[in-house]
Amino acid sequence: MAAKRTIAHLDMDAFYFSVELLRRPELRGEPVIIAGTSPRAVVTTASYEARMFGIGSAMPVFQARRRCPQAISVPVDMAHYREVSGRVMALVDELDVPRQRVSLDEVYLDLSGVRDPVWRMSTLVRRIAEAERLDASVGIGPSKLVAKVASDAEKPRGFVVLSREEAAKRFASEPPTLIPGIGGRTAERLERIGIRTLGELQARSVDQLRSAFGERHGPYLSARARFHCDSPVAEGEAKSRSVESTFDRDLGRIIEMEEVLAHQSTRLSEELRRRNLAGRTIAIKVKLDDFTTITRSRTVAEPTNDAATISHTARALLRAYAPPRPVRLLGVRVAAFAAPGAAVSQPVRGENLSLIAS
DNA sequence: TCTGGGGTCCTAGAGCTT
DNA sequence: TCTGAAGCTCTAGGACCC
Repeated sequence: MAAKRTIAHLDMDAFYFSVELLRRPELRGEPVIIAGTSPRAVVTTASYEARMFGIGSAMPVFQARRRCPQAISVPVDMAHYREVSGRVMALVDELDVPRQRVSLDEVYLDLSGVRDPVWRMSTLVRRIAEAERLDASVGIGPSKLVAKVASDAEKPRGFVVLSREEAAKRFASEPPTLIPGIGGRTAERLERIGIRTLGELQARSVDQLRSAFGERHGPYLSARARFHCDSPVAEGEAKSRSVESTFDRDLGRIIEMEEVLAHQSTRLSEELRRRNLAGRTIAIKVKLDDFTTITRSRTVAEPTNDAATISHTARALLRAYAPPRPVRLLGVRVAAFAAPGAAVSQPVRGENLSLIAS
């Protein structure tokens, strides 16, 4: 029989904003948006006061400004947030249990077999508050899914412990989007077949969901709604690296676009070399002015992190595509990592195709 | 003023090899 | 030598997350 799992999810409360408050206490009580400075920037996070105006993450800054002209803008300072996050994670590491860092402000811990996990987590939260003057919420359950939803349930400074059955019952009246992995598109499709809550999703048979959502997605939705989840707490290795940028004004000339790709390839190459990574698949991303997004990729015979190779391939992919409209975003990605210089024995089909394409 | 950046995972179709 | 099936890889796009 499998050992009982105990998983905790630690989620820092309004992390970026709380970090900013520590160095700018005068922002307390004010509507604040933390966002980039370009004309096309979006809101990274907003204070609770700004959220009362309907401002939320990922909203275009110009729209946020329209909703709340008096909002104070604070530029994003990722380097600083990263530094503070590093200190918080060092405290997490002192627990000496398997952990999976999800982002700067979230981490899962596997406390299976650990004596008194509730006490261990409340002690951790207290230590973070004492050392960094930052609050966090915690969820504890038998899986990452239960822990994650539990940590969100009573924010800020929440501390929720639930079994799978308790979670399924407690959140039955909530919308399906409460579950990580069920987003807006899936929620729309669920609504079309009369499912508006997790309880209604739980009530549907796997077969019904399979016929509506397919062989894999149907059973996945059924299991998630019932809070079944067995994914392990483990730090995954990176699968890809990319660099992309949205322009202040759309680009129309291919030569300008190629310059951008060359510059991005250099940046990406430096990043890959720093991390000792090399990949065989090189891809570009192009977003047109009508928001159509396309990707084009080519797999080369040997893993590479060479700027010239990445740049040459990316520019060839762009020329083969020949954007039919002005371009607002360009990006380069390298994936399918392997040891640098590790040749692949078979010729690659994509390579041949690309010669035709370019 | 019209909607970021950096990722992961899944699906489906096409082509190649065995 | 031809053919079909199965399995794999690659490509492209979509959904989702923080």
